[in-house]
Amino acid sequence: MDIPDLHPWNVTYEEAIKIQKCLKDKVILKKIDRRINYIAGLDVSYAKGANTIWTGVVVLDFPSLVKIEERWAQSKVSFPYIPGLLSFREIPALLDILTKIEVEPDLIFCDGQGIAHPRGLGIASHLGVLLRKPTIGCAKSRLVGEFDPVGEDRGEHVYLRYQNRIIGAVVRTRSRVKPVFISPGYGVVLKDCIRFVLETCPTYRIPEPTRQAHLLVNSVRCNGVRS
DNA sequence: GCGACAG
DNA sequence: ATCTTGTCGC
Repeated sequence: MDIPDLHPWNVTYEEAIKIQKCLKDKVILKKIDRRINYIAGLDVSYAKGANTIWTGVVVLDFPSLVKIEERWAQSKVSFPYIPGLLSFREIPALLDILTKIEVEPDLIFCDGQGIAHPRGLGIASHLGVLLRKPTIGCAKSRLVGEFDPVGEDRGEHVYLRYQNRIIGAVVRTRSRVKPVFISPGYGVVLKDCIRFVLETCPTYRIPEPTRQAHLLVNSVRCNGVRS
């Protein structure tokens, strides 16, 4: 994949926030018009106290969800985890493996928020702006926003609201299991985000692209290289 | 000052 | 995110 270098990553927290406020205006959301054949999922895994990070990407065929490619790498991180600045910790390492994939994904699932972020630029939106490619944020918990109780059946969802705006949805991907927090990253409207999440999430709580990436990075971190 | 706070 | 054992429910 072609990855333009839009800004530095070795920045102070204040500079990171400035960058987010600047890039926020570049986030465009639109209805998906062309066919989606390949969906990528990204995830990372850390060693307990060290600054070592394993990153992984899987590419699944859509809608069959058959895995057609996977890549992983090990690298070092310098930026700490700070709520609201996650992308400055994880994106540099993720860009490394994205350059290695051969099958160009039409859509990318990220582990974290899209626009459901204090400054409207969660990790999925940030990555989407950099790549100018459709991304969806699927987080396991809330960063910002308020929401009403969600129905217990799979597929039920409520909107996530923040400062009088709808920024995402709380979606029950599996009956009687804790819902996930979906928000548009880049290039996809919320309605399509919910649809793609449910269509890629037939059995488990986490959508298959992200779940497969999670299994990959945990496998290589704990058991070493797999076949 | 206090509480909240993606991964 | 990671560490960590058994346990409860579908």
